[in-house]
Amino acid sequence: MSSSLYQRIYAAVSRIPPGRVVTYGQIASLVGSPRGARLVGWALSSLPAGTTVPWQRVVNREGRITIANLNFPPEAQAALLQNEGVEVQSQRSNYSVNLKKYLWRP
DNA sequence: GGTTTGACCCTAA
DNA sequence: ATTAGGGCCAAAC
Repeated sequence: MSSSLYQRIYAAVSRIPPGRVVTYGQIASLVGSPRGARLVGWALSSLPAGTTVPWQRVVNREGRITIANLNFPPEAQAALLQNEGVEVQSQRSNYSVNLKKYLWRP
């Protein structure tokens, strides 16, 4: 049973239902690394284009979109979420989701 | 191989 | 409320 942490992260993210979001920290806890939130971001950043993993459903603890992929700007992630029925508030170049409403707890 | 760097989070001051 | 620092694991240098 030596699936890498990456694989477990991808599996955990894949479990998020459409129209819901989860924080990086939650994913880290789910895969058994409660303080490894940064690693989750790392794993998602190395996803191939066109992956089936719904990475757009992962936001930070404040519900904010913190993406650092130039090919995929925050507004693109926001659009994906809005497609699933998630309201995304945009104040200036800052996108955020209401966690009280959309946070998914396994 | 050691060091640095992240799509972050927690705790303490 | 805001700031500072440590921690997590893997990749890149």
